[in-house]
Amino acid sequence: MDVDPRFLRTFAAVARLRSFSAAARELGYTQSAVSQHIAALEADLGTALLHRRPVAPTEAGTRLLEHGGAILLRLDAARADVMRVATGPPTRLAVGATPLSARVAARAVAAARNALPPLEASLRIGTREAIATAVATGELDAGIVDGIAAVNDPLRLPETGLPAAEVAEEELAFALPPDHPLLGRGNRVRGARLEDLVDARWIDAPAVTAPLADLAMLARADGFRAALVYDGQDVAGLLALVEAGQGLALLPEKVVATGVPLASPRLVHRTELLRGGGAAALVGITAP
Amino acid sequence: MDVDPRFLRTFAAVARLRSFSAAARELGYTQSAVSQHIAALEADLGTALLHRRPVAPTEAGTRLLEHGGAILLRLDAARADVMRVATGPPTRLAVGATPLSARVAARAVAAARNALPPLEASLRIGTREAIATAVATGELDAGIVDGIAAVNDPLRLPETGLPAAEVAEEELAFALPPDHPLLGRGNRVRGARLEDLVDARWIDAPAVTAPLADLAMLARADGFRAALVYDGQDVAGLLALVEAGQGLALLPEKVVATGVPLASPRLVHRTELLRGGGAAALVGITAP
DNA sequence: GATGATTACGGACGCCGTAAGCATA
DNA sequence: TATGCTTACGGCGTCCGTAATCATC
Repeated sequence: MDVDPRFLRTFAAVARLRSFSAAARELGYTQSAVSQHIAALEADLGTALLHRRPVAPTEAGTRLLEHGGAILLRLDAARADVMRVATGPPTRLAVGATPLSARVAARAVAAARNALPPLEASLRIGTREAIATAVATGELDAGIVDGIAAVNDPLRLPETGLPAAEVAEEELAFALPPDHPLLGRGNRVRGARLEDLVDARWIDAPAVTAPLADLAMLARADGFRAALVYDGQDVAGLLALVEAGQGLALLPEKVVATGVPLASPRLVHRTELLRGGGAAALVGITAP
Repeated sequence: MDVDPRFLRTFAAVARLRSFSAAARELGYTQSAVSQHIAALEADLGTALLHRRPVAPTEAGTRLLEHGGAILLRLDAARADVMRVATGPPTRLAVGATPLSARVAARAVAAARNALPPLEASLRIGTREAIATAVATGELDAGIVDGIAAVNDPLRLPETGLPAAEVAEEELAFALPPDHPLLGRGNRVRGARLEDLVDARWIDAPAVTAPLADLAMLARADGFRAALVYDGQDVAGLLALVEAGQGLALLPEKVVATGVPLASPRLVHRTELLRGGGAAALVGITAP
């Protein structure tokens, strides 16, 4: 009567790989088993979930995928959460961080090692979503993530039931090439409004900072389009692109060399700590 | 290998009813089956989830319950969501609303019936959580809920993946008894700050407006304590209590007869529409 | 001793793999 | 024709109920 999570996993894999046989290989099933999983799901729900040849989700399938992802993530988070209270404090400290939070994270890891010497520590850099997911599933013990949000608003992260604590909120600024008109004398101090720059040449750097689509959400304005997508994970590369006149980006004021502050709306660069559990994760990781 | 959702349901029922046998009766299982469900879960996770005699969740069990509730809700939401796109527009229009949104909802239902005459319509009043849950599971087609939030912030609702649209944001005011000191001449216009009233005699009316605990969260202040809890669902009763000098409450300015506006922080009374799907739910339900 | 959770055991159903069938590029 | 999804079928594991056992009030 209830949808089996294993079927959901199979369905997700098939939809992602767009192939029954590839999903079977990945999951260690036979092609036949995968076919039966999908058939069972479709029979249970009374609707086709996938088009075949080529394999693609139907409208109903798309809906199920959205829910399914959240469900599977939360299922893993539940297991990890329960295991943590069961197994007691770990001997390892695996921390994740987004590029702009790497500094804070590194300092926190160092502090933790000083406090509890015999720790096998590691630091991993990744996107907000990847870090949050890994902390939820217990792959990491703690994570420090950042993004853009309204003042005092929490970051929008995948729902995992994890407690998130504010570490810092910092002013934002537009990183601009040195010859940008906005940098002309008068405007220097006053700052620019986000609405005025909707049609500017944006650099979308989803792995470094908030994806452009998120900005559009926060600004309640459509039309943000990326002139260039930067796939790197380092701020330096992004700033180099800006300096080379390839476009502009919205970043924490502290890392911006030449640019103007964000005047409105009141958005900030927010950093949050995701606590995975165990006492070790709590040590030494506080506001910078 | 994966936690079976049925086991999760059983576990939730046992924890709620604090009894294996009662849960068995409710779910249509035998006592034995329930025992085996719990045993399977505990074996899978490698930890005790329940204390027996008396039956109560362990620390690990408590964690599982939190996740489990979210998972089961989302599972039901997934089924309902898929079914909706499969079955096409319904002939029924079941709307839910919180007490303070009843007026808006009633008008919306009336408008919808005028637009699409042959509709079997219904309107149900309940708490935010109950309405949101019912919309997610397809029990209701749409819901109108309200609560207190920071400006432009969405309401905190159970995670269901439902789209929520803002219907209105209104000013808040403290409802006060006519002889309250704050109403003395001078203060009338200026309004009062939430921090100044932390120690006041609050009436907690969780079924009518936001629970006091939510207010504490939003104000980032502890210490709000209820002098009296009002369990009714109607605003009139709550206002009568205020007028009788039993305490104060924070309500939308429009329904407050005697009181002072909320000056700070910038909180508003927010109303949101939860769209359950089907075209019918979309008709006639817009901003008032 | 009664109520209520656990354990033992048998039957039934469901899931997976092998293998044959079938559709589409 | 080849690749890849579906269907048929048999074995095995899992889940549930009956019934006996054990523990606690």
